[in-house]
Amino acid sequence: MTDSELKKFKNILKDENLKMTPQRVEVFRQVCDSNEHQESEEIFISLRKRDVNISRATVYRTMDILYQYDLVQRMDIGDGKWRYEHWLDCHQHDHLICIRCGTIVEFINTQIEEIQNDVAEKFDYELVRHVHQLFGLCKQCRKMPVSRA
Amino acid sequence: MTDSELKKFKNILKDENLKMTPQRVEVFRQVCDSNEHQESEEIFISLRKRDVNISRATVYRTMDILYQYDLVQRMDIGDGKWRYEHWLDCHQHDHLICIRCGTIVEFINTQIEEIQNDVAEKFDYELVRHVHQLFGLCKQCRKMPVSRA
DNA sequence: ATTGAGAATGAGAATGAATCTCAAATGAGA
DNA sequence: TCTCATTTGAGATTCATTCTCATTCTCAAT
Repeated sequence: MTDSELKKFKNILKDENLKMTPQRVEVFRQVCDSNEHQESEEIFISLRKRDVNISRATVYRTMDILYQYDLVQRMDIGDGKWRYEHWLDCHQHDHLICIRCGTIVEFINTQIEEIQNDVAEKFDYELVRHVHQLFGLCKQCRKMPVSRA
Repeated sequence: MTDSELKKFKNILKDENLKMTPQRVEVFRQVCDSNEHQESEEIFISLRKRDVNISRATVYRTMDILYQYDLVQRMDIGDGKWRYEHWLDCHQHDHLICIRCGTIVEFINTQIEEIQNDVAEKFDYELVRHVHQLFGLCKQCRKMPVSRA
């Protein structure tokens, strides 16, 4: 987490009359300093490991704020849990997800963006956001034998 | 539900050593005879209204079977509930969803399909399935004033 | 048609992610 | 420093889904 990132967060809190608390800063730090797509529970565990005194409820509440003010992006790959990634520079990407090992790769394709706009226009929808996820088997997992429990 | 659809279902049950029960048939009928994207609870309610004796658990269990054997498609628009649609003829479409009224429109775009394949190939993933959802405001909802609770 | 073994069902309990409640603690402007 | 609205933590609650297990049902073999 750089100073400017922290400053941005502080400014948002101030502008929205929200208080700066150690818990909020540490949650933001945890998201900024990871390039993973983390679940709330993982963020909670990581913070506890770092001896940050925080509760699950506060993690959830803070993630809501971060999402609301576009400091994080969140995704749902269909397992009922939100995954968060920081949203500081690299906007506008979609995901390629391995259905066996869970590895997530990001991709950007401007051509798809354009077609999406065309589709929305055709049906007279004002496009607000989209979800585009490709599920498959990564190279490593294709080689591996299927484990039988 | 046509006879051939029912036959297809019966054949799958037989092939998999699963039993034909009135509950399973009625769930399948409910999905076949609707063009909505129905939640399990909606399917349950509809069946009860039709005086079909069935429990939620059986609806859920049957949806799992139908999904597993490709008789239905399911989608998750991020609200924690699966929505099901029959998957009998019109394969391969994606969705355009109004974030205000929930209207779901289907679209097909072969160009996107091709690009998806290219992307998967580029990252050396074997593409298995994908989720592509466009969220926006439909024509009607754009005109409507935002309701304030 | 009857039987019996194993599969399916129903009712309600359990699960798990997320949200809510409320008393106690805390941030930040005066 | 004081004040007070905001935030926090712990645990309760919610809600979709899954699990449990006693009972019922299906269907192949008789």
